[in-house]
Amino acid sequence: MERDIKDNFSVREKIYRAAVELFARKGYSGTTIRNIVQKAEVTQPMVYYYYGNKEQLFTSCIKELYNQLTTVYQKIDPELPFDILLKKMLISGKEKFADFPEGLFLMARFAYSPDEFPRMIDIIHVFSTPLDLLISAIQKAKNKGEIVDYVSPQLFSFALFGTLGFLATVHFMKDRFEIFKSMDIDVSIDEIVKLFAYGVLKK
Amino acid sequence: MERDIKDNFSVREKIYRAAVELFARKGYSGTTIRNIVQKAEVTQPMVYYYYGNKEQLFTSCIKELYNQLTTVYQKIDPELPFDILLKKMLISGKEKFADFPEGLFLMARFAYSPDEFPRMIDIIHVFSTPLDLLISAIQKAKNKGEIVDYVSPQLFSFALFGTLGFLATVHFMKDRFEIFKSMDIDVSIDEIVKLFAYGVLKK
Amino acid sequence: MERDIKDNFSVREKIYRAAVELFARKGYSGTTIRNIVQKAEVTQPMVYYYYGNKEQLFTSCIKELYNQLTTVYQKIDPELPFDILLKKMLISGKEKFADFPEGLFLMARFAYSPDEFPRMIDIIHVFSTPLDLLISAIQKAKNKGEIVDYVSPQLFSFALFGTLGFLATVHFMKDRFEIFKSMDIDVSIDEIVKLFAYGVLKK
Amino acid sequence: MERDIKDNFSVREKIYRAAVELFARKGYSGTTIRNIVQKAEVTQPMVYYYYGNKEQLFTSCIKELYNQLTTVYQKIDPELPFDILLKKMLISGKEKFADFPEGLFLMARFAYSPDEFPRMIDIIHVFSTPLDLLISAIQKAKNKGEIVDYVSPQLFSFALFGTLGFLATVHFMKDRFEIFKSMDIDVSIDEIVKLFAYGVLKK
DNA sequence: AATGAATGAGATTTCATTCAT
DNA sequence: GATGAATGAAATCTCATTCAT
Repeated sequence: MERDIKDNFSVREKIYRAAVELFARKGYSGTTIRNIVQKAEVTQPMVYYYYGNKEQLFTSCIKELYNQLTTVYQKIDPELPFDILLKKMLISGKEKFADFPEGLFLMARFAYSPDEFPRMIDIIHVFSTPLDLLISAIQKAKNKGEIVDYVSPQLFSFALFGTLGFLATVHFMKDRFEIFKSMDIDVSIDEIVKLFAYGVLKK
Repeated sequence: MERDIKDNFSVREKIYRAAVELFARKGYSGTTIRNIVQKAEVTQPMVYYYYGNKEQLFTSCIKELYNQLTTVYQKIDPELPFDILLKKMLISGKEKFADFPEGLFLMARFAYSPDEFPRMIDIIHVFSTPLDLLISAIQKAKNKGEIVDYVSPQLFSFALFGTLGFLATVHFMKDRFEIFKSMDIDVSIDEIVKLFAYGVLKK
Repeated sequence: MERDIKDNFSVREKIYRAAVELFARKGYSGTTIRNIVQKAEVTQPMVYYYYGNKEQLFTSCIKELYNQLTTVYQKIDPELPFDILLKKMLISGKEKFADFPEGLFLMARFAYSPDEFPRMIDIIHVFSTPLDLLISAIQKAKNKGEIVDYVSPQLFSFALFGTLGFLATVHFMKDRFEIFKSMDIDVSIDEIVKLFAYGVLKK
Repeated sequence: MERDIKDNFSVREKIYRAAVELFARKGYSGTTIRNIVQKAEVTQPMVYYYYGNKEQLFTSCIKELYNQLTTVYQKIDPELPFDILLKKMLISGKEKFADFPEGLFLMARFAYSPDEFPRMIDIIHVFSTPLDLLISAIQKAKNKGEIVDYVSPQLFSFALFGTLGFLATVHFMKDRFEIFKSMDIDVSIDEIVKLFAYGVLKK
């Protein structure tokens, strides 16, 4: 007798995963509790039992995801050569969310939607921790003389996060939108590192 | 006798501007017709009179904005040296929307929200024209031997768009979220060009 | 062609009358918006269109009723002999609400349900104005030496209001509860005046 | 080691006391099972274990309270002089509920809320027993020629009950509503007796 | 006797939209 | 062009109640 893989998850986990996926796709307002419970195959009051209300469900998802990302980044040795460090960050982030890429997509989307969630201001700080980790790694590389000083660590990290967020989104859209079909995200980590580390103009 | 600047706009324009601003901030689902008419200081049926319904209002906004961007990009000579070309694109885009930055923010947001708008598939193509212009410019530079070949034009343009979108978002959030206060978007066009054209690692 | 008397009322009035009647019978929490719109024969959103929400509908009803009562009481000359004054108050209150006795019942009920309505504290003051009018009338009679001084104006007015409230309630319950069937409220105003003015003990 | 006084009550008693207090304040519909179990510090199913359902819990409370009142009244000798009898009733009722005044408040409230409880008709009779005791005492006094005959026993008892109910309510509201702060219910039993026995007009 | 988890039904409220004028 | 009034459908959330243990 075949069983759905979902049967392995508790009610709480089912809600979490359905919520992350839907929030990532449709946004906070575009996702209804009914959407979530239908996808999760649970009853409506269970959402309120476990998460209180829609807002708290959303913040729980966001906090959980960003904490996971922060944990992964913190495991990387900040003294590594810069291009190695960069590559490690990309790879470890990718691996961590390999079995649940919706998490990455939601994080990306969250960063681009300043007022979609009514209480954004209460949770925006979770977003700054991984960003700060990257910024201080770049500052360190600058101090060690590894990288040029005409680019600020802040701009660099914003550019990297923007790029990754957009790539995640493109990947997410790939299946359904013809124009993104040709993009292959799987081989591009090396490309990203090269782009950001070495630039594109021939000297 | 002083008059509000809004008095110079027609009802149709008032609705358009209010809609763009709100869609940019709150997203499609997070914006209600009532929000729009309150901000625009018009009555509800006017939206339906001029735009048909909410979906058509949204697509009108998106199409208008992307067409403006495309027009601007098409005016740039694609034979220019790559770093000059890059800088021109950034500057002309910025200037075009200088008096209505919400337009930029909405375009950025739109690109990151694959399923927020129920008929995304009907309008996604407007998004690809400016992207294609950039991709073909890069390809041209590659063909001319200006830039290295280890970076694909596609990745490069995705990275650039992702970066710009994120910067626009950060700018948008700046006033309200402490963590973005220190970022100064006005001086960064040169930095962006340098980052993408020359890379960061010292050779 | 027969028409329901309700057809003469506007939507707003229909809602008001249905709400007063139901709040009087079932209380604030026991009355649902659906109950109200069914009785009023209007659609649900009309309640929100005209009154904002359930709480505001309730406070609107209460304020309207108590203001009517206050207006009636203010028309009575406070210099009248006390038993005449008393009788006038009872009669004018009764007449004012003759065609809409539910209003009286709701006022009575409201006075006995300190926390039934979540924002009681915001509207309790409407209740004190007619009470104060009575208290000061009694004080005046006391000053003029018309009435004994072993009863405080406050207790007297509380007793009178309690009595009237209970009589209104009994009247309200009469039709449905056997035990109140024999009570005839119509002949009792004189009795009430006598009871309060002359007491019951033979001297 | 200090312990909360509540620890002395059984689960059943905890539920009863919490229920009476909440029903008195918020009414039947305004009180939720969750309110009750939170105040009682027990779990939800316990309510159903001990009382069956919310309706039965309510009727249990009402019956218990009115039976206590009836028992108290039955102990008073109906042959006493009327003003003595009256005073005895007031004092003994007050003493009986001295340590649990919420019981008095609930009885008062119950009498003013004809349809708040859906099965009022099933329990309204408990209310008539103490009322009947008073009515027949008055009738007896009338027969003995103690009191005037221009006031019916029924009106008299309604007035007394209305007065007492209102005073109980005022007392209940005292702490929270400024307008009742000055009322002192503790010294007023004598006043009540005088008011009802002797009236207020000087002869 | 007691509990954490679960549920169907229904509560309040808001939505996009339309009608009559 | 423009509006106040109105609506069906669906949103979030809470309710009394029960199940499995």
